[in-house]
Amino acid sequence: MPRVSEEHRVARRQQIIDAAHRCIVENGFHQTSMQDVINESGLSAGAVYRYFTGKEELIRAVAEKASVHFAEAMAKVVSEHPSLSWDQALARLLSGLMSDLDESRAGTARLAVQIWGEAQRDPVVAEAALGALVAAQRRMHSLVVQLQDTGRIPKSGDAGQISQALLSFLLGCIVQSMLMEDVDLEGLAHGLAALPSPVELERAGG
Amino acid sequence: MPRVSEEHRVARRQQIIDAAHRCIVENGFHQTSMQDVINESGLSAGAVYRYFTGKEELIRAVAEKASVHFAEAMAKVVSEHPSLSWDQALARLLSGLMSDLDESRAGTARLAVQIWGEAQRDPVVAEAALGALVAAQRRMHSLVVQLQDTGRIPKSGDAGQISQALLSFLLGCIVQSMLMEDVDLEGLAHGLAALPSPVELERAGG
Amino acid sequence: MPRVSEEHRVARRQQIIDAAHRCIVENGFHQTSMQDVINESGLSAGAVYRYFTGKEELIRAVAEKASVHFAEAMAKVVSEHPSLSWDQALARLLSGLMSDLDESRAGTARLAVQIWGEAQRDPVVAEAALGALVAAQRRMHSLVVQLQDTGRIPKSGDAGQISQALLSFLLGCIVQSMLMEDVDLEGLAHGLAALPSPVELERAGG
Amino acid sequence: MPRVSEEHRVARRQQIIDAAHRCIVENGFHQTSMQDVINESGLSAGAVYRYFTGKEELIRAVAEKASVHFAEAMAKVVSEHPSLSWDQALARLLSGLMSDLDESRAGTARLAVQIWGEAQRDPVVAEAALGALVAAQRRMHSLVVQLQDTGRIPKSGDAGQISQALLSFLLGCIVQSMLMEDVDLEGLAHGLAALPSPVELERAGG
DNA sequence: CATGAATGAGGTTTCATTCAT
DNA sequence: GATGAATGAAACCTCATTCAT
Repeated sequence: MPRVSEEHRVARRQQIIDAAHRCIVENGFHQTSMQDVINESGLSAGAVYRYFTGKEELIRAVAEKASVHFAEAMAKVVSEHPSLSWDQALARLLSGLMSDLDESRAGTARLAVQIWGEAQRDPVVAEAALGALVAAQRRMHSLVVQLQDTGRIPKSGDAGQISQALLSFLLGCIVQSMLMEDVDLEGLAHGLAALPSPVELERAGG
Repeated sequence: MPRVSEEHRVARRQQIIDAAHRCIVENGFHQTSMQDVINESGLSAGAVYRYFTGKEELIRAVAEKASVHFAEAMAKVVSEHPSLSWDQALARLLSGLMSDLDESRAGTARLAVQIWGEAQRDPVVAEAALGALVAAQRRMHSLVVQLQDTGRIPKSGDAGQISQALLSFLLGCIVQSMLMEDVDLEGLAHGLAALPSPVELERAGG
Repeated sequence: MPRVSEEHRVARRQQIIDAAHRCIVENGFHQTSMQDVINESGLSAGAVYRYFTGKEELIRAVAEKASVHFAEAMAKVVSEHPSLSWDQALARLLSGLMSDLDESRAGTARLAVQIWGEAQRDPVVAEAALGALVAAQRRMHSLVVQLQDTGRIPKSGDAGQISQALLSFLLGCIVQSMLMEDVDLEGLAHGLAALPSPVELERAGG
Repeated sequence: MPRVSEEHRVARRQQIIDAAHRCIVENGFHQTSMQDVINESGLSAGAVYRYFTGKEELIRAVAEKASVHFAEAMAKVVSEHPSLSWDQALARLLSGLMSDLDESRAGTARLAVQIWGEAQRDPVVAEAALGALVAAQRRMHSLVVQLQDTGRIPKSGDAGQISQALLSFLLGCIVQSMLMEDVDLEGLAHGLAALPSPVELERAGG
């Protein structure tokens, strides 16, 4: 199959990344052997090594793809619903992250945790993961500012800190949804919204 | 009467678990070889296999130890400061989790992420991780109820949902502190406290 | 009438052999991959396999080419200077072998050693190498006879044995020049000429 | 089999080196797979890799052992027969090198050529090979001086050049004996001794 | 009981060769 | 004819585990 289009090459790469993605969601980075990926992809060992120099590069490609996907999903969720109220926005963020991101919310969460684990060892994966987080935070920063500007939430809070706290909460939801079956995402959103705010605390004399 | 005393046995087990802990924090579960643990522990291969049937059992022991540690640290943090205000309690939870748990906050976060990754594959590890989360949530539930009872936060919110949201936030902080250098934990706490509450939102007409 | 002419075929073959030659001088037979040869030749894999059935045939072609080259260089050296004295002839043989054979003496010596190594395994390569040696010895035999006939060296020695000894000496020079930087070829020639001869030994009472 | 003596470790190493030696003589360095060595040694893969970090180290060990062996054999040959005449010494050197060195002269020559080939790529092997040559030359230098001092050969020749020429001759004999069946070593020695010397050449008017 | 040398299945990767385009 | 992507056997090496001493 010579004289192959750039298109074909990209498709093949994606085919391998997808196969690796499936394996890794199922078994984790280091429990997935190259043979697993080779079998899952339907290609031969040689073919896989034509597109990736080794397992490390393949892991990085999967991590980067997932990170980009995460950031894009976050952007989409945040931008597509400009007029939501605060708790609607929260709920949308959560359900969007968990289900829009991937057909199966489990897959997303599982892969995310794998990537974080790998980030401890591979700086390239760490950078990809961090990039996704930073992009996500920026989006949420915009959202918070927008909500503040339109009076839907008070302007007293620091948008940077709020958006980072929000990010932590979302990441934590990912972890929880991975460890527990049937996490009540809506309940989580309500729980977050029900947290006391400074204004209230002052009023309560806290 | 057992030979070298039960005490000795437990001490040896702990010695091995500690060695494994250090290796895993450094390199992750699957990049840590049994030889690494053997070297780090200062024992022989045979000795390690006398106390653990294999790598799986050792991983489980490390995960369980860490989970218990996590739950205990959480209990301590929550119970030791019964009269704190809401934002003091938040800040205390965060700093307590991150530094009391372990000499190095990095180590704690890294091991946690490793355990979550392993939980995807090993039900025993999953149960340990889940147990720690459930225990932590219970503690926070108590805290929330206590704060509500003493009027330090409003009683309108569902304590279960609030405590779970709080847990998500804390888990997310662990993830963030692992991926970013010098996460501003206090800023995160402020950010969370600055989130709008339902009362405010109603007032704002959201 | 053949398609692109026999001439073209031969030129292509030579192009590939030359590429392989360069690779092998650089990296040896078995450290040179077909891909190396393919890249060095500027052709495609398919093209190389159109001209050679496989690596073995290519190796044989390189070995045969080099062997023929060696024999021709020897012939040229021996025949071009019919009236040299013994030590002039010796020096001419050495320098001719080492520099006329190839632009770089290192390349010649390196390839020769590779061929000898391969001759242990491949009878075709062995035959090529042996053929070159036999041809070289025949040339030297003629030289020795010629020198004896013209009285430039004594007729007492057996021309066959002398020429074979001479060949051994030359082969050894190749090996030495490969292992040592800056071998003093002239010194070697002097050394050989300074070896005692039977006549002297008798005279010395040996 | 724990608590093993140093002796045992050295023996095991030697066992592996010997197995590798046999494989390499038979098939060359790069046609010998680690599996071949493993099978030939009667050990397991893990055992071999306990004693050698990889194929390269094993190749080096074989090359070094052979080089030391070569130098020792040369020393022995030269020193054991202090009162030989020139042509007796020559014949003794040749037959000693070829048969004393190894039970099979073929093996010695074949391995030598392999080492020279490998020396082109591995500096450690090159150093071992060069070391053996330098040691050999020193021995022959002593021999030449001794022969000159006792009047068995003329003092006119430069001992350094003579010994180096002698070395070249011997190396060439190794090559020839590898490429040709039944090389007449005695004939070669006669041939060398029959080469014209300067004295004769002058007399002949060359 | 402790030791650590030995095992060998299985992991990652390479590379000579083929064949659809 | 030419191309170069694809193949897959086989190479090198690791590592969890065992067991003779």
